[in-house]
Amino acid sequence: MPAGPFPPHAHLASRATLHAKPPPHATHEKLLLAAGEIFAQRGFKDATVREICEQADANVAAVSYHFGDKAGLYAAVLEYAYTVASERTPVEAFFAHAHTPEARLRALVELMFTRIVDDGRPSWHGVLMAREMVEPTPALDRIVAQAIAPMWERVRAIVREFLGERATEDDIDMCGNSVIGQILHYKHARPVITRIQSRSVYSREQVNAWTRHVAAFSSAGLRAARAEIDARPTSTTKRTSSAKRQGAST
Amino acid sequence: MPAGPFPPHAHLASRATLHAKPPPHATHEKLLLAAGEIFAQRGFKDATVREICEQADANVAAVSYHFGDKAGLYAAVLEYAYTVASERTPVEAFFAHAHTPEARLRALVELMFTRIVDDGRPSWHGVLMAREMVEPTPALDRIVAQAIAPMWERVRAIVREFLGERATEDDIDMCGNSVIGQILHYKHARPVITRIQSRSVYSREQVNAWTRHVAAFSSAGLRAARAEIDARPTSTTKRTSSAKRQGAST
DNA sequence: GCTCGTTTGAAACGGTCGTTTGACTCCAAT
DNA sequence: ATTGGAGTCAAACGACCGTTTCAAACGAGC
Repeated sequence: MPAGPFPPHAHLASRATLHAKPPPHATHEKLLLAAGEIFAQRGFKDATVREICEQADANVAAVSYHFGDKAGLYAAVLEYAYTVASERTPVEAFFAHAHTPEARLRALVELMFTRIVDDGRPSWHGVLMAREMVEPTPALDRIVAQAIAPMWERVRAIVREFLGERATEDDIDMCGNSVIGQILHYKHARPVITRIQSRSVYSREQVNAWTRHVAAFSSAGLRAARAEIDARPTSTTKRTSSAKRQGAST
Repeated sequence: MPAGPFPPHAHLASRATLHAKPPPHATHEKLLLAAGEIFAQRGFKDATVREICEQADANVAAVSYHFGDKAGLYAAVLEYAYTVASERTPVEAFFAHAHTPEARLRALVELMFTRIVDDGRPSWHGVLMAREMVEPTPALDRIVAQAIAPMWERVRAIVREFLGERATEDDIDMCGNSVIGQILHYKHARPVITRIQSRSVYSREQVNAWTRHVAAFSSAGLRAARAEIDARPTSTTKRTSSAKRQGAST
């Protein structure tokens, strides 16, 4: 246990019970910022509290005092990054003027690209989430419930618009995976992409080009998927296996 | 330095000079197999030589003796995994009966899915490569040159068939990214997919369904990309190539 | 000025990591 | 029988990790 009988990180247990005392102390916030940057760079396991505290001009004991332990600091960073990302990249702004399915798809692609390949500044929320996908920590369940699941429902809603009423849950999932898989690829495979595709520099203009491409590519894929779904024989009960005549257009 | 004056791992420097003496000793091979499995599970940094040696029924000093150090063992595992994967999943077999662009695309998707979500047995080559994409080690340059770049050229060749002569290098790269991004997503985002899409169990049948979907989705996306490319205004120099007025419906 | 809860600081603790040590076994060649 | 290199083993080394300790510094209320 830390020094004080009621250390600040005990607020994790009793959040809103105490009369509005979120600790806005300097060290607390400096640790949050430094930890966010280094966790995003190295991941939870490879990041060391010594490097975080060095960058925050704080003592190593400060992590234990303010956040309990390294995992508590990580959870606080995720919480902080989520609120910051929600404020800086509000979802409504991206979908405000999107009145057609194509426009909503385009807005979704742009939103995800913005959140994920946006470097610098306290915007490592997308980076931390992308890391959690690949090497999950015990905090993944909370992240999924808080951030990923709502976004995924939004993806599914847009995909459903394209696929129509006869689409199965598997159809929607696979098409949603195709859309966001294209986007996340630029994040996950970045070390390889920069080595193989020398023209890609992850600049603002390049990301805009990727956005246009992914939106157009996905739109065509979704329309083709709907055509195939509508061509399926209407069965009395639900059939998962596609044992039907594949009269492909080619 | 290890015990012997000419330890086995010196073969890294002088490969083919000595008259055909690859050490086929039991410990050497057991270490390779155990290390491949554990490196694929935990990644290079999180894998410990103690766990590897325990699984291989070998002493911790065996790593230093046979491979120099942990990085040398990792490099040997990559080399071994590459040859095993090339033998077990020969590229030619997948493209043998693919005589149309659609068939070649389908074969490519099937090949990559097979190599990447294929669990168990000494087939962790795709798993190790997927890991290197996300958290690269100093071995990434060699992997790119040896395995990824050739596969990427194959992807580009297939994409080029779809896009036609007027496609730019950026067109080909973006479309190639869209195809393999869909596939790799099922590998990279597996922890999230299994939590959100409860129907996905990564079974053989499920992977087959993903293969069919990604091939169809990509085929439609590529055809749409070609239509958009062909509808682009031709440059001032040359306009002979029959700019067919494809209905560029956006 | 004193008190007491809050926050910081240098140092150390216990643990795990990759790697090394040096004695040991085995076995083919002398 | 002896030699000497190849390979194995338990044990230890040094480095780094997260975390803890405890004294010192701080700052508002009396």
